This record gives sequence, structure tokens and C-alpha cells, in this order.
Amino acid sequence: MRALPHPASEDLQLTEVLRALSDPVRLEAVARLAAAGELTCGEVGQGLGVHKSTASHHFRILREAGLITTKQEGRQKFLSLRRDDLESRFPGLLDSVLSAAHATV
Amino acid sequence: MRALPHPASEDLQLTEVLRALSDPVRLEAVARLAAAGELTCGEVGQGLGVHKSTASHHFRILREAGLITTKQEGRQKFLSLRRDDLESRFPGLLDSVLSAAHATV
DNA sequence: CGCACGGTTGGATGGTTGTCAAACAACGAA
DNA sequence: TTCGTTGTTTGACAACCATCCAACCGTGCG
Repeated sequence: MRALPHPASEDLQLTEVLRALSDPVRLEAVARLAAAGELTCGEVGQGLGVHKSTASHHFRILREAGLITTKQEGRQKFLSLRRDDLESRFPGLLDSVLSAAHATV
Repeated sequence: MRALPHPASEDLQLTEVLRALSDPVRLEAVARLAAAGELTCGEVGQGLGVHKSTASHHFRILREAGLITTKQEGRQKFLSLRRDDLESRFPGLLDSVLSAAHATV
């Protein structure tokens, strides 16, 4: 069950990925997903400091850029990073961003 | 002679760097500077497909994000990547972006 | 001095973005 | 079936952005 559109790994655009990562709220969300592996929208949004509709908006940006996947389970959706796709398309990029984000915060 | 403001390497913000790199025109400019080492504004702007004032605007974004330095010489200005500063602050980031950009184009 | 060259700045404009609030939709539980 | 939980969508809005054109500024050359 995957109603929401996810771009294929070959279609990932570097500039879109970078733009998706260039917002502090989204970067925080990605860092949290990287640390936890898989979280619901609510869990990620928790403590992000924005309204839940805003969080949902950011999740869509991340999803359409190819950074995360959405898996529905019951009445909640689980988000996870597309680490393998990103690594095969842009080797080393996600790791360097994550370690930089970790060092900065 | 350095009239234009360049942020210190410690002050570089990850999200600003990513944001600066997330525009196709700027990414192309950075890739060109990475390949050539040092170029004038005109040389970089050449073939970028935008008006020279737009190119100048993009150079300011890159400069204020800490990605490039400007060195005036005579009546022209030489641009170059701040590779060392970026590497020390965000290890591996620039390289992964550049190789990804190279592979994409 | 005056002029051309290399860039920057200001204004205008059409488009995008981040945010919230409120309404909506899907699903499980009671 | 009715209700609460979980997210999404829509509308509105202010801020920002990429772009062009025109005017400007500093520097070297005649």
C-alpha cells in the first residue's frame, strides 16, 4: 500500500535533495530518522516546533525529493530514510550531511 | 583588499551551505570553480545562461554562505572555492556534492 | 581627463516557500 | 455506527527568491 508518490532512485535530482536538506526543520527531521531508523509522522513531528500541518508539508517535500519513504500501518504512517537509494545515487552525501548536522547541533 | 564580507569558517551554517548549493546555476558555478581552481566572475558567468547581474547575485549568495572567496586584482575579481574551510567544517561534504554533480551532468 | 571594461546595486516582477488554522479523510476502538 | 486518533489538504498570507534591465562605481588604458 503506497498511495503517495515516491520518485525512483534513478530520478533523484541532486539540487532537489540539497534543497530538501537546506531547511533546519527538515534537516532535524532527517537527523532524527537517521538516528531512530523508523518513526511515525507524529513521533518525528514531536518537538519539531511547528504545527502538524507544517510538519506534514515538510514530509512531503522530503518524500518528493526522494529522501524518505512512507509506509502505512493501521492508522499511522511510518517514515524512514531511503539510505540505500541515496547512497547508490549520491555516494557519501547523506553521511557527510548527517555527520555535519550532528557536529553542528 | 577585501571589501566584501566573508564569514569565518567557524560561522558557516550547514543549512546555508546546502541552500546555496541547491540552485542549478550556483551548483554549476561551484563545479566550474572546482575544476578550474580560480576564475574571474566573467569566466564563471560565461555560459551560465543568466544575465551578468543575476550571476553576480548568485556569487554573493555563494560568498555569504562561505563557499567562495573573492580576490580583487586590477579591475577584475577572482573567485575560488574555500575548499579547506569547508573540509574542516563539513568533512567530505563538498567532495560528495561535487562527485554527485559530476555524475549527474 | 575621458572612456571602456568588469562587476555591483536598485527596482520591478512573477513565482516559490514556510507557516498556521480549519476542514477533511482514513482508520481502529468502543 | 459513532467517536477519537493520525495525517493530509486547502486557503490565506507574509517573506523570500531568481531573473532581467538600467544605472552606477572603481579601475586601468589612451
